Amino acid sequence: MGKKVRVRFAPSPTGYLHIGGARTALFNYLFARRNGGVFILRIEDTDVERSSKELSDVIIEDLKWLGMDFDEGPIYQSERLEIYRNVAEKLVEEGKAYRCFCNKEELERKREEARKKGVPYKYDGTCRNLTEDEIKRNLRENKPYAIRFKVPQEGIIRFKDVVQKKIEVKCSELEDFVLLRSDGYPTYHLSCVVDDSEMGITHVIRGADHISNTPKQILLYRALGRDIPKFAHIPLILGPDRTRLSKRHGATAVSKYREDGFLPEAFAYFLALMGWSPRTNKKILTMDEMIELFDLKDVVKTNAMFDLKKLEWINGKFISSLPPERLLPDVVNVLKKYNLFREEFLGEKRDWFLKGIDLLKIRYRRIEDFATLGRAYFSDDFSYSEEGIEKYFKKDDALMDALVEILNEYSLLDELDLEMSEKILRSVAEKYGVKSGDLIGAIRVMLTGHVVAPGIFDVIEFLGKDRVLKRLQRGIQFLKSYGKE
RNA sequence: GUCCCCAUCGUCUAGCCUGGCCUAGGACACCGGCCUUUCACGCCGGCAACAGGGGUUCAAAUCCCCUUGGGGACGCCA
Repeated sequence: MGKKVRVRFAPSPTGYLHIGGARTALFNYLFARRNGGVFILRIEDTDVERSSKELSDVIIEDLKWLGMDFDEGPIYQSERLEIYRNVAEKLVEEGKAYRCFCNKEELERKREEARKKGVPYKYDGTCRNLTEDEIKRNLRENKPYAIRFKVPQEGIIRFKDVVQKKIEVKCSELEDFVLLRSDGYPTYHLSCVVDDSEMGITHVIRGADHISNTPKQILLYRALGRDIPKFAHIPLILGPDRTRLSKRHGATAVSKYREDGFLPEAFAYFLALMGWSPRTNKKILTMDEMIELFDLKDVVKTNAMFDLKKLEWINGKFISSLPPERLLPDVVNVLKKYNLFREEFLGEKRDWFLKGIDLLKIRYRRIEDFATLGRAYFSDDFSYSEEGIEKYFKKDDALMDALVEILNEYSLLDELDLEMSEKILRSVAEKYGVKSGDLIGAIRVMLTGHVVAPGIFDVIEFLGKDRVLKRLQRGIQFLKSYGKE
C-alpha cells in the first residue's frame, strides 16, 4: 500500500491563469480525485516584484470556474519566508551550501562574456572555496550575499519520470545554483523543495519545462535528507507556430475563453485532451468521467498544439447536450452583454425562454451565438441577412399572394401552434402553386433574419401569433419595395 | 552554442514496453452523400501519417545506432 496521494498546483501569481497552467492544474486535480488523494493549492509568490494578491485571486477564481476545488490551501509562500531561510542557513552550517558574495553586475558580466565566446555559462565557483577569514571579513564589511548550493563535482543524477523516459544528467552539467537571494527571499528551487517535502507531496506533476530543474531539486532533497517525490513532467502546449504557447499567440488566459462563451466543462475536457488519451469511444467526457478514467500512464510524451476548431466543436457538443436550465445563466449573461436581456425572461416568461434555448442550442457552438445568431428570438430589433435577401426575397406574384394569404389566415387564428401553422402553410402553397420550400425560406428570413434556423413551425410557435404577424407584415412590405427581380 | 527530451494523417491521438492480429484504428478539420422546409444534429463514405538512413530478425510503426527535424532548459524568474 502506497502513501496517500498528495499533489499540488503551484502557480506563481505573476500573470493570469493561462492555458498551460490550467492543464497542469487539471492533471493534478484528476490524479488526486482518481486516487482519493489530496489536491493542494500553493501560491509561489516569492518574486515580490512581479507577484500580486489580485492576480492570485483571479487564478483561484479561474480554477473554481473550471470546476477544480482544492482540499488544502491556498498556501502563500510569502508567508513562509522564515522557514526557507532557516533551511538555507542550516545547509550552510552543514557545509552543503555556501555564502556567495559575488554581486549581480559581476555575474552578469561573466555571463555576457561567456555568451560572446559561445561557451556555456556556469557559475565559476568563486565563492565556493573562500577561506574562513575571507568569509569573516566579508561578513564584517556587511557585504550582501546569496546562498548557493554546493553541487557535487562528480556523479550522475538519474530519475525515472512517470511520463517521460529515464532522464539522467551529469553533475558536472549543473552549477552551484542559488538557494537564497541576497534580499533574503528563496529561489524557486529552495521554496519548492522545502514546501513539497513539508506538505508531503507524493507526485510532482508539472510542465516539461521543469525537467531541467529536477536534478537540482533531487540533489536538494538528498542534502535535506527528505523523501523524493515521483515526478511526472507533462508535455507542453504549443501555438500554431509550434513554439510554446505564449501571449503572442493571442488568447492564452483562461478568463478570455470564459468571456468568449466557452463552457467550463468543455474547456476542461479540451485541455485534458491535449496530452492525455482517455482510451474510450466516448466522444465527450464530463469531469466525473475524466476522473474515472484518468491515469498518468495515458499521458503522452509529445507536445500538443492548440486547436481552436476542436475546442469549438467540443463546446458545441456540450451546449447541445446540456439541459437549458444549465445554460440559462450563461445565456442571460451574454444577452445582457448585448443589451438584449429583459427581466421577464427570468420571470413570467422563464419557461418560454428555456424553450428558446432548447430550440437553438443544438446548432450553436458558443454561448455568444445566442446573442448574435439568435438575436431575433429574443428581440424584435433585427435585420435581414444579405444571404437571406439574396436567396429568398424574390419578386414573384404567386409568392407574394401566398404570403399575404398566410398572413390573413394566421391572423384569424386564436393561437398559432405548430400543427395549424404548418397545415395552413402547406395548403396555401398548393393553392398558389408555390414550392413550400420557397415559401418557408422567405418566412424564415422574415421571422429570424437568417437562412439558418430551427424548424420554421417551431419558430412560429415559439414567437407567438403577435410577433409572427408583425414580422410577416414587415417582411411583406420589405419584399414589395426591395425584393429581387 | 551546451545539456536534456521528443518524433504516427493538417491537428489531437490508438498501436510501441511484451516485434507477426497494422493492406496503421478513432476523433477534429476538410470533401462527398443521405435525412430535411434551411442550417445544425445524426447517419454513410472519402482524403490523409509510421521523418530519413542503416542495422537486428523468418518478420519492425514497434528493438538498436546515426542523421534530420522539433521542443525545452541554460537567472540572486517561477
